[in-house]
Amino acid sequence: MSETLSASRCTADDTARAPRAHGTRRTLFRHATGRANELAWGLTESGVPDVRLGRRDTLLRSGTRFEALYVIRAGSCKLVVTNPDGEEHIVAFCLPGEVIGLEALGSGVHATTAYALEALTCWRIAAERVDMLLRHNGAFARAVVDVLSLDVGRGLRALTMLGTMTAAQRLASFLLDLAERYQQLGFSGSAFELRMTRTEIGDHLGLSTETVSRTLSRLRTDGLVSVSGRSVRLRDRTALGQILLHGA
Amino acid sequence: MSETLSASRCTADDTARAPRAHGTRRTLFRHATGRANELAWGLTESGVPDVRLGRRDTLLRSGTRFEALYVIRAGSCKLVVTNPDGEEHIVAFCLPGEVIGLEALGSGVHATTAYALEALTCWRIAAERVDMLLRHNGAFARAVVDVLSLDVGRGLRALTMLGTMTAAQRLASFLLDLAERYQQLGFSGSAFELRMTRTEIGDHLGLSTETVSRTLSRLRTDGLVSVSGRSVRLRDRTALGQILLHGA
DNA sequence: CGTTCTTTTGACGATCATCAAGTCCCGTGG
DNA sequence: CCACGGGACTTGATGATCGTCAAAAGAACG
Repeated sequence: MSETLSASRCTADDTARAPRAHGTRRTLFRHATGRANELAWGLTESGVPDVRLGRRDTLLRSGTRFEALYVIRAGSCKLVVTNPDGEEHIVAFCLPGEVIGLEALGSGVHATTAYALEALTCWRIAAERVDMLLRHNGAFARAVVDVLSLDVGRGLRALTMLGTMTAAQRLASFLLDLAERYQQLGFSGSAFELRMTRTEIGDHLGLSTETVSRTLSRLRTDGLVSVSGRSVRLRDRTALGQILLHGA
Repeated sequence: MSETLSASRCTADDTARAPRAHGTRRTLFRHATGRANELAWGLTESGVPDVRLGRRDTLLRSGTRFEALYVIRAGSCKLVVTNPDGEEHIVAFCLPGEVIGLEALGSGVHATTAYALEALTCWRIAAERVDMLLRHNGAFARAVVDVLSLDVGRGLRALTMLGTMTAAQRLASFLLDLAERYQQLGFSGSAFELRMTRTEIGDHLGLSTETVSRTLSRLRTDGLVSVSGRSVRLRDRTALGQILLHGA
């Protein structure tokens, strides 16, 4: 695998590598996703990959009954919560290997809508199968509990910082998180394509489109990153980490 | 149960009533807690209530190995995440009936430190017992998964709003959430004692102490609440809901 | 090749953090 | 019982950050 990463190459690669569980990290927003490795279980027996979607297609819709879990094989998607006013907020971007739909296990109803950001391939684990495995397979149940528990922990860290972080901190957090996730997938952690627009990043981080753009420009003139459209190269990850910890 | 609620009465009452599961709510910060009713299971057999703490005592410490889950019988506590700089952020306030420590199931290490805000009594479910129940008791596993899943869903809604809410919205959210939780416990939802300082509220909501104070004053002069020290009375919950949805 | 979406940059104003000063509340010890 | 001290709370003034409005350049797509 080459060190540089073009959008097409990443998208074309359809194997979700089993990522290792990771320790405490200081970045945001891995929410409601979770990793597939512990769940490989439910998949090995289920056989064929299932769902194929195109850009802007809907994988599942908030408010609908829980019918299946999905594990991303290739592509990426965004998880959106719509509030009563109709405003949309992006609560997570999901990459290959991540599990979608776990948040619906408790209520039986999906809390988020998942839109494909590009061509998307997913495994599907039907609800009945999830139920059955949870009841009769202690190891599977434990795996699900672990994934959920890790998600809650990540959410705690996210909440910790969201109220108080500056725009630069949020972007540093966002970029470092993406870098680490790509790296765990076997791609370069220092150069990658963003799959989402500036507006979507802003929706995710609680910033306006303009602030996202301005802050990225500032990081670029400061020499911390190279940005050209959706292509990003992290030039000084240590400095980004410093921004994350100690502010702009 | 009288409609008014003094601090002493609430504290003295040592029965965690089984609260019903609730539907979608628009308020923040029920994170990493979860409700006891589904877990009554692990308790009925375990017998005696266990831990008793005083104000400022530590129930469990972030970074330590997971040794037990705790369910609050009486009193309240705060969950704190400490970042590498030593800054503390309060990620949740927990009331009777809520479960503490679930976020450590996955990693085996606690992500938060729990400090008692007042006299605190908890049930304790030892880790081995949790393990055993998860493995051999499908209903228990399912209950844990449900509680965690609901927590993740709440976390998603919290993340949705945290980045974009104004000070007034955050406080409205905070007060309405507390009101609903007290009501579910059988206390008044319109008049209650705050158990935490203004500074702690600010730490929780991502606001400065001064802004918390100023915003409460503004809500008071607008006739939405009565505030006198730690005593709060919500005079117009509908208007508070409007602030939460549509801003100041 | 034009239309539309995305991105960038500038100017201005609102919100909120910070600094500062003063008041209230509560526990402690005289 | 009262005086003292320290923390909690309130209120004001000022400045920084970031959202909004606006305009224009660039990229994608039919």
